Amino acid sequence: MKAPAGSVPPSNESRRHDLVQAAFRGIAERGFEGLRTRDVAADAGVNIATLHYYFPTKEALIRAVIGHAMARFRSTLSPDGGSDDQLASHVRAVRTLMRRQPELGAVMGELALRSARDPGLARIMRKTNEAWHRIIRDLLHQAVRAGSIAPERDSDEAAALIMATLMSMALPSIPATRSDQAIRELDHWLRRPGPRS
Amino acid sequence: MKAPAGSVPPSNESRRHDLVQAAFRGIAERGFEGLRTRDVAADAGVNIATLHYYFPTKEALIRAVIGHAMARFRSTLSPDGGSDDQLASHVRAVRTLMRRQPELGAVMGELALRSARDPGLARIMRKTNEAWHRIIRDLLHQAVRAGSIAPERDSDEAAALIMATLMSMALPSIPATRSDQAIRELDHWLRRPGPRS
Amino acid sequence: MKAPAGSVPPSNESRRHDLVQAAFRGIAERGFEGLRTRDVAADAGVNIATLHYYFPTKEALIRAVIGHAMARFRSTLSPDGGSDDQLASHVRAVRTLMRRQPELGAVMGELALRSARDPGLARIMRKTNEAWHRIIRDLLHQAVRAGSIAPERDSDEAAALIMATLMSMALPSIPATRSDQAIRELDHWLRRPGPRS
Amino acid sequence: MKAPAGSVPPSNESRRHDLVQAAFRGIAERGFEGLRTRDVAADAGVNIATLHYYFPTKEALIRAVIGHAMARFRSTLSPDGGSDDQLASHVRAVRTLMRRQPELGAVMGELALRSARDPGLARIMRKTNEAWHRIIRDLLHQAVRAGSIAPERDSDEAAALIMATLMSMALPSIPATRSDQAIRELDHWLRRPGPRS
DNA sequence: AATGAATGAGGGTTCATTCAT
DNA sequence: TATGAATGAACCCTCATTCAT
Repeated sequence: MKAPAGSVPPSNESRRHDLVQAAFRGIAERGFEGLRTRDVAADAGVNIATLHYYFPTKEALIRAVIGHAMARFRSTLSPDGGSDDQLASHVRAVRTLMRRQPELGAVMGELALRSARDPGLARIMRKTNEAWHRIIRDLLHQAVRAGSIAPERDSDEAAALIMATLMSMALPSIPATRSDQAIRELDHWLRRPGPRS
Repeated sequence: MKAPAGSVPPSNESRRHDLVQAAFRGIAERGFEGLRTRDVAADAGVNIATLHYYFPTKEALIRAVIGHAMARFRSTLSPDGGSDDQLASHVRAVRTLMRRQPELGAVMGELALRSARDPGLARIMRKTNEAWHRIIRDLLHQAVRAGSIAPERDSDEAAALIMATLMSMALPSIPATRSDQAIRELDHWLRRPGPRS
Repeated sequence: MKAPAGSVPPSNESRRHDLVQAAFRGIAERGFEGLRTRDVAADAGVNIATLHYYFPTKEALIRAVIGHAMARFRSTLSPDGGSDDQLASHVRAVRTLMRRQPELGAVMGELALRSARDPGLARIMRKTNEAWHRIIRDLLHQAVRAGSIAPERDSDEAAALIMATLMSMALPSIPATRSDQAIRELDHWLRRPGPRS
Repeated sequence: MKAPAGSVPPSNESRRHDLVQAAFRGIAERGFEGLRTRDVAADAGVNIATLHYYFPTKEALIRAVIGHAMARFRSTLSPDGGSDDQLASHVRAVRTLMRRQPELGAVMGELALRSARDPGLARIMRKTNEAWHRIIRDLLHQAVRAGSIAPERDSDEAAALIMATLMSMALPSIPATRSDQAIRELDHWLRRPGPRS
């Protein structure tokens, strides 16, 4: 039951996770611009050389943070089943997530910006976004079938609007109050039985 | 006949502008993370010491870029008057601006993120956003009065939704196609005479 | 039944040798400049900590390599007796050794250079060189007695010339062809019965 | 009369030369193994950043040192004309050079070793060596024509022997006394009118 | 006898900034 | 106004070495 040797060096998964967590916080607080490996190591309570023992390069650490952030984010996307109106509950879940973990929002914003200059990251974000888009569209269809919202609109366009609104929460320049208002408006439109009913 | 900002000597205003422009491009292309004063100076065709002659510090240069970007951005916000449906035309104008000047979108995204760590910038963004919000809300009212959209909703909430959608265009992780879909959906909702009419 | 060097515990002699061998190869390929204990350990198939178990310090490992290299080198110097013209056969033997084990030549070059900054190594090299010098001088005398070369010259000077020529083969900047030419010339001079005979 | 701008940045040739000189000394004293840019900068009396102002990378500095060393070395090679026995005087000149500038010898040794791992340097050394070889061979021919040495031997082989002897002086493990003996022997052989006369 | 994990002390390089001209 | 030259402070990364197991 020995750990597999080779090109994936060390184990001690907890220390590894501490470092990723520290880097995550660093990015949330100071952005990629202000991310310093020494700070990360210090924040995780280890020597800078130890950081490089787990992550050969800063880039490798950042990749791990990206994986961590995306996982944390995706876990919210999956509709938790059950309710008759999963769409509304999904939107509320995202809002709650962003409210309760402002760091995650900040990091997602940083990742979004960085994806413009990082093809690998761009690919990841594209895939995640498309998956998210599909989920929302499916939830829309389901809500239409359940009769909780009006059937009239192109579901891709509606899904795009919902996603744009939700993602805008990753921009810290938009005050929480405004985000809530936007979501409330969205919610209202989605809820009503339909314009021409 | 513009007054020179701060205590900086009068100096050549055009050279100043070249530098701001170069820094603006730099931020658009490589983000704050990748902004190097030397690159800016080289891009403007001057020595690095010359840059510091005009802008004593990198921060000062960034302030100037912020001013430049905000001015460039605000000039789009002011409704160009006339038409019966200024709201729709405003939305379209913003989309067109972002499409035609992707640099401006990228920089606005960078500024939005940076505002989380830069109180001065946060204040500027807040003010601009509130002004923009008011403009949109007024356009909504006007559209209601003109009968082109339904009167039923809280105008602050509707304005917040519109702004969220528009601002989401500053996130490069959202493909242009999706942004267009979102805006089309928005447009559709805004255009129709009203849900229950 | 070799006694362990220094205060180091007895330990596995073969593992020890593997490490020395790996370090030897490392020096031959990348010089002292490029010698990394981690590479040595990896090359010997052991953990870096294991290397330090056998050799408390990098210096200690290097000492062992020096011993290894010198032993390997010296074993060629001892004239294999018999022949009437041992000097010529000795020269040929050295040339063959350098040709067949280019690593040994490279390491000897590295050691020669290092001896300028390493008094301990300098002493070793000096002793080896002097022993070698004596051997060659004796072979010269013997050849004179045997009548195979002319008696006329100062044997120390002739020995110095032979050694200089042989040692120059440790310099990789001299192409093998040139070394062969030099040795052929040497051989020729040594062989002939004497200038004025 | 402006200095040419572009990719060959700064001028101040004297500061540049100081740095090369300091690096040269560093290599002579501690070898490539012990060459530290910080030491070089300190030795030249400038900040480490200043060193990188003149040489973007350590490699670039080393290239410059190589150029410097080769130039200094080559200047000795060119026969100074005149005398009837230029060959002997050339050999003496090289010996004198090495004696008076032991640093140059040490650096040449370092370069010779390094050339095994540095193709660019290898090319330089090969060319220099071949040029030197040709010079010596020509001096041999000339000496034969002048009747000062015997005509009998293959001039390439004789030249190779002379060069090997001279280059062996770059190995610090050979004591000066031995080098002198070798050269004296060489000199003696070269001087005599010819073996069979 | 052996190793995974950790570290202190640098090592080369970069960057905003300054200064003399 | 403008610049070549210079610098202090960091930054990422490496390496020999150590320690607990």
